Amino acid sequence: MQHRPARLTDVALRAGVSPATASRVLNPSNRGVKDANRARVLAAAEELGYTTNIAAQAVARGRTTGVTLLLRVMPDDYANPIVAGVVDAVRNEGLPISLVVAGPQTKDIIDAVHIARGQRTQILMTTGGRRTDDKDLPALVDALQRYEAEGGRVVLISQEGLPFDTVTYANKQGAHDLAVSLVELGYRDFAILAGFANGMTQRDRTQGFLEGLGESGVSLSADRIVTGEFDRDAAYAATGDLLRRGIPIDAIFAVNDAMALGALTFLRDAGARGTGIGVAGFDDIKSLRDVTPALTTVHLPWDDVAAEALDLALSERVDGPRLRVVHGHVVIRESTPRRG
Amino acid sequence: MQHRPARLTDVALRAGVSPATASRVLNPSNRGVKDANRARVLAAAEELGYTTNIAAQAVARGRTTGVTLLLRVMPDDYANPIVAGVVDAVRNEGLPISLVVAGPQTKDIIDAVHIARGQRTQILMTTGGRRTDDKDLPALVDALQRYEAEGGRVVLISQEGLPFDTVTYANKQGAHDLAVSLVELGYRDFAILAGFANGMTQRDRTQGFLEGLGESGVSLSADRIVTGEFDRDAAYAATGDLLRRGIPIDAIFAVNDAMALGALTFLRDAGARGTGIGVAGFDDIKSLRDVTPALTTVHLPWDDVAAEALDLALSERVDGPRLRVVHGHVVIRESTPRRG
DNA sequence: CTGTTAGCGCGTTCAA
DNA sequence: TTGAACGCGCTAACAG
Repeated sequence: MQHRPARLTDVALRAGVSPATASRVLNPSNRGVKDANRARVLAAAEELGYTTNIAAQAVARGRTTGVTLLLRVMPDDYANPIVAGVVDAVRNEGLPISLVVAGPQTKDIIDAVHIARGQRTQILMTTGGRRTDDKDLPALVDALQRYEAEGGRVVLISQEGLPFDTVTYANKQGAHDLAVSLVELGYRDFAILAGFANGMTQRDRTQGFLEGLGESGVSLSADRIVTGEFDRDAAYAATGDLLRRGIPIDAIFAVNDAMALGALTFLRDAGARGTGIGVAGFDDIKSLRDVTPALTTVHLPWDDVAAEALDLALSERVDGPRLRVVHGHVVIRESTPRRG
Repeated sequence: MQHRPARLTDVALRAGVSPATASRVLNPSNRGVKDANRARVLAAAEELGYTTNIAAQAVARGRTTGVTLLLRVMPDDYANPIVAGVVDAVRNEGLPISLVVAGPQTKDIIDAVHIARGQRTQILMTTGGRRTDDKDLPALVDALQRYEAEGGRVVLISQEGLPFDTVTYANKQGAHDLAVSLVELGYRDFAILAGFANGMTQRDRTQGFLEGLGESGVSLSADRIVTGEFDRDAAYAATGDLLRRGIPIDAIFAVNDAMALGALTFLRDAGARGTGIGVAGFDDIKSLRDVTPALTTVHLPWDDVAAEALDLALSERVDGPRLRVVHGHVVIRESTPRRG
């Protein structure tokens, strides 16, 4: 039952040409073969069910085409739609893409980079937030630099400040604009679910929100900023703690939609909606469609992010690393009705 | 700046041994090297930042380790958590896994299978429903059989009836049990959002539900079964059409949660919840947590599905293809309160 | 336009 | 326990 795969040699033999010629027709890059021969090779390949051995091709060429998208964890329901956007964009370009779920630790990512090195893959994109206290960061940078030194291209998505081409979103500005909008709507007593303190994205969004508040003449005391490694469920609990403290609050800003959903659900469960506490998030993830009340948030144009990333990967890099910033915009929905 | 990757030869040279010896120590499979030499090779590899060229290894060995998970589309918010389950299970086993998003058409899948063949990958898992009217199915089966004939292992998830190892869920039984439960709760006038008519999963769930109804002494006329290629949004619209027809309905069964969410949202938007129409789905996807009222559904143990799939892939196959069926169970929630 | 030749980097006999 | 030699399947350089 075990059947040896057909090799290029087999095809050539059957077509009555040399392996080189067979290679030329099977390889779109190499033109210049008589139509008759071309046809015979194609026919032979078809009959034999030939598939080019990509591994061997990679060895001979020294490099494979295609992009590897490196993820820390499998994107769940609340993850940014960024992954889907990148996959579509790359596929539309006709390039093969494969996702690698490395693991939560930076060490896991580093391992995956080395594997990608070993595969002699062409483009490596990676996404996911960075933490300011990451001790393994230098090692990661080293691995990525090796990857590039050996001929690969690296594109980082969402993590600014590393010496590689990267595309980020304007976290600060988006949160700033959101704050201004909320104040305009009449909110004054804010609380912030700020996520874990060492996350760069979380930090920028918190900071931007505070700046927006400041410009609007609204202040916010430190005890209204709640930090912690929050996912949706933890945000649910944190909202409860917050209210129990008895501080007057008329609006909660969560630094991402997942956490905002947790807050929203808590308020609903607690029957506290009558108190009129507004909730706003950040990202505009798809799951928001099924939620009541509809969540006010900052919409991020994920497809643009993906397009920029791909453009960076495919265009020649002249000088140093390039940075592309994608801007979002505030979307006011029912979760923050006009107040007063 | 362009730097040639370190080769095995480089490591051997630096360690003062032959490439063969170096290969032996870097290859856990080959034992029997003096400790001193082993240490020198390891040190040299470290110093040179050596990464084994996986492509070359694949050529030499004739096959790579690792599993490829083939998907039609990028799993979105409503997709089965099956992908995440498989990824985790495989990673826990220490095997590299990569996801390939092939495209919606069966032809796309076939292409991807051939690419996997070309990569000489070891295990190929694929998921996603099958349609009864798929003209390209024979070609797909052919491609998969080739893959296996050449030494790979194929595991199908969710699509029963093809000559490969497969794991499915008990769609019929789950829907059957759900119907029985709903009748017990007092519902009598059902409608079914049956999805597209040629989907095998959809068909089984519809049929199982009808059988359960029958056993409970409840009948359902054909005009209450709505078919169509429904996603969440289309289900939303279809629910509207259904109600506009004026048929008395006290419960809607949608063959998956995504569609059930659409129905639920329509009822809520239409203010029709007062009419007491119950809604039930199938799958128990995560997004349900944020929905009000909580959705009654059939819970599927996704982790078990993944575990079974991996077990099939890693265990020796003795005779023909094996089939493993995973059972779900009904979960009654607020969307179907006791009636009468 | 085509065939010959020579590698690509690694695993694996087979002797030593 | 080790090394020399060969082969994996394919591409690329060079003649013709």
